[in-house]
Amino acid sequence: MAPEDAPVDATADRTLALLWRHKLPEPTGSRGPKQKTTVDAVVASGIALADDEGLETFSMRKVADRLGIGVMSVYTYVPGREELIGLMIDQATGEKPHPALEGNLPARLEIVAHHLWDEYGRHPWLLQVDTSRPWLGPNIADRYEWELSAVEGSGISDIEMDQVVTLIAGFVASAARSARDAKRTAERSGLSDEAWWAINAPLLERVMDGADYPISGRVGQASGEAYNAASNPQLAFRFGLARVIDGIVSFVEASPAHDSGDPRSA
Amino acid sequence: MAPEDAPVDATADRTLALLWRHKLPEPTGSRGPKQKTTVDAVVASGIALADDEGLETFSMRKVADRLGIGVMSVYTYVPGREELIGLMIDQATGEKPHPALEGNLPARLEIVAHHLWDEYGRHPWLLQVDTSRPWLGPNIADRYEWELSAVEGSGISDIEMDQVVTLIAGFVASAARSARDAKRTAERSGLSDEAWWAINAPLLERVMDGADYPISGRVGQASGEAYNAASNPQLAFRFGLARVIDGIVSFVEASPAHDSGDPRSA
DNA sequence: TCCTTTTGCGTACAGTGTACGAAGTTCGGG
DNA sequence: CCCGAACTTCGTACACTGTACGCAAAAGGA
Repeated sequence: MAPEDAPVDATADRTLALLWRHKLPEPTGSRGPKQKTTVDAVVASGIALADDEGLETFSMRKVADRLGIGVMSVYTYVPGREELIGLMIDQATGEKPHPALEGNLPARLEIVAHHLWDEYGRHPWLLQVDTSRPWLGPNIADRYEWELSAVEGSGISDIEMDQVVTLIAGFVASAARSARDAKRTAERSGLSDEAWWAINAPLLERVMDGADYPISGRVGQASGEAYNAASNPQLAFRFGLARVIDGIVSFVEASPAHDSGDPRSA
Repeated sequence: MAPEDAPVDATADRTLALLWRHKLPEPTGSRGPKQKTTVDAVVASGIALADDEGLETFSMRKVADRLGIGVMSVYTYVPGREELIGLMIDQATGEKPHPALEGNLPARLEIVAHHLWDEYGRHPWLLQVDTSRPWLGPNIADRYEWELSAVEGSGISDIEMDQVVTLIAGFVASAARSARDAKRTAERSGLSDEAWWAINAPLLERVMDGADYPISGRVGQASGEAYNAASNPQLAFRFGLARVIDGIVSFVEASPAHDSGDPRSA
């Protein structure tokens, strides 16, 4: 009954409109001076910055500098930092088209996982966002639909489909995080894992004195010899993915509605 | 040959010494005034703060305030913010003793996973740290040894043991992240998922106009009806864990050195 | 007692996100 | 044609961050 009754969260509405901006009629109430740039350019600039530096040093001022505009001008395109990152996520998600999902269930899940893995490789900052839940933009929506289509018709329930997709996506994020961390540790310190260990070994050996860590000691040594590093993220990804897909496939096959082999239902 | 030849990274050495402080002889070159508090108190204060507020608003000044000391005094106990968080991680990791690992392999992996899950529940900020690799402290080392002991003797190689443990830990972190995000979304906006959807539905429906998302639409509706929310993190955890453990167990059973059932080797 | 070491901490600086308001630009309506 | 309304741009300002620096006070060893 109030004159304006449901602006529950104005910036949420505005952000949603920005996310879907390409499918929405332009507001075109343009009265003032022409805008120097566009929302797309701001988002692209943000992505470029995050690609270069990561999110910990990501700042609105740097985004503005890259565009050659003042800091506060950015706020005429985008409500704030958090929302900009939300737009960047959706944009990055839509960067590469989703590959066709062919073959049986494990093959399809492999395709999904590798697509996500590659995406994290291109945009490692996606792993740094600490957001409650990403904004529901068009590319996020397409992504979810695509992921679900990989398990569609396999005979499991809708809820189980969601859980399978969540499991795969979570696994890939986790593996990609390890990969990024390993890379960054090496780059930041300028030291290989081996060199780092050699330097800190005196103190650590004094303190861990041998007998207390029989298994870790053995396993750590094996890893070191096999990889010349503490871990091999690429292999860990492949290993983990194989196990996860295995677990999913045997669940699907044990499912009551499972119709003998073909991943597509009638 | 230089007077001081290997202070490759002085604060790294200092941090390592701080991590292992309880197993190291005290430096005791104490000449100045008595310290007002202790490293343990600083770390505990940091953990309390992070438990209360999370890491995004975590600040050295707040830690100092909780201790009733000046900001810069914190720096006489701890080299800096990042290192303090490293100490907090190790401390939190050692908070609860590791439960005994009994039963067969899947049972043991369940125990490990639930222990980690509970820990993330007590200290959600552990999921927010964006560190290259956690500092190798005593409790982190114990944790790794304990995790490995869950798969020790199952007949797989040392490297595979490491990969299995990495897989489990990564999965739990990923599931816990979903749980934390869901909780925070609900708390922050004060809206249930249902209410949020109801409010934003007009715009979203206008833009997603029905036919484009056949599977997501169906699945989303099923989730909504089953959970009254977009997802159920607890169930997703259980479902995913079952699949992951399944995949691991079948791998172990297919392993050439697998000796019929008993998870412990001679 | 005096000197050296160490703690505590006030101040300062470079950085952050963003609220506010002034100035300039464009268009619609009269 | 012209003027006011609407809009963009962006300088300034504020509250906040981590932490470098230096000074004062405290304590132990000589």
